[in-house]
Amino acid sequence: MAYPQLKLDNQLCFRLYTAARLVTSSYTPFFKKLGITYPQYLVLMILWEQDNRLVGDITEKLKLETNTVTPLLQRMEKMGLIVRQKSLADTRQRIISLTKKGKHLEEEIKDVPNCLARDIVGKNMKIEEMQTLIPLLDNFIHALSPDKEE
Amino acid sequence: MAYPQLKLDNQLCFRLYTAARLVTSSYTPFFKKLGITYPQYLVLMILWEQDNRLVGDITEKLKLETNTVTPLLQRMEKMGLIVRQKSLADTRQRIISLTKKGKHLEEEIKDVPNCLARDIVGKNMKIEEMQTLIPLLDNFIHALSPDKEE
DNA sequence: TAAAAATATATCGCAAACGATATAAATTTC
DNA sequence: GAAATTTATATCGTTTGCGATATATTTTTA
Repeated sequence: MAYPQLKLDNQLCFRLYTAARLVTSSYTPFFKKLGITYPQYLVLMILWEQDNRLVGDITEKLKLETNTVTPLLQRMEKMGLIVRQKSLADTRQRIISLTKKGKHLEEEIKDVPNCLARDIVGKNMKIEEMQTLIPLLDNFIHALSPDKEE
Repeated sequence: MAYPQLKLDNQLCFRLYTAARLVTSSYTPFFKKLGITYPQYLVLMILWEQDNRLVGDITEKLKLETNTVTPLLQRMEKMGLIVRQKSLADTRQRIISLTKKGKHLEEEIKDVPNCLARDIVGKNMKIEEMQTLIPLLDNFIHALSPDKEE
């Protein structure tokens, strides 16, 4: 124990890593019935909010690169959740649109977030604690985001 | 926007997912020189704290399953960071031990966590905010951890 | 307007995560 | 003490995440 900063228990990073894995996997039982994954759900949420987006819109919202998002979208197209059409104005672009199937999932999923939140509140975690977490994480994310507009 | 709970911006989960990715990737430039990855670093930290551990100790500390940890350890063995010896007392078990190379990395990495923390504090994030995050995340993780001892 | 630079997206390869299942050895039960 | 159960770890297949690089267009520049 020469270096306390090298202990898991002293590290914020390990907690984030673990919390993210656990909360994501708490969604899994709900998604399993619907045949989707957590990142696919993220894409769906973006499109439910506004349909017919460019790949670049989605990468920006998710703070992911195209090398992650393109294959994700390709799988989602193969599953029949979205279509990826070339833009006529600029053929480099792809317009991502929900299919009927993709739209329909919104209704099936809409209660899941609140359901999970209630579940967590039923254990150790208070609602106020969750609400405290949000702005702290936003600051943290902002501090770590690559500088774009300064 | 019929369902506000289905917006990325209203979700704690997406923030955790993003924060975890960003903080992990902020380690990458340091690890790259040393040829390791973030999960490998986690294993090394566990072993620096106490060497000669069982696979099960490591899965428990990391809250990961053997199907993630075993291949991780196999890669680390191939890289010469650890050795995986069968236990004589119980041949089902594997004892994971640091090699000289694995031990040596501790010195090379010891300043990285504080260096990154300083970096983050240099931006939007205050030290007190980071210290507030820790117990909140611990509660959250505890609430989401599969019940073992109740 | 042809060449150079920038932009949007895609491909490749590898390391993680994880569900499902397998194997092998130890422990318990009958 | 043989069979059943449990325990410890491993293997397989799929999706993600990401660095590096490629491709195809569009825009800028000379």
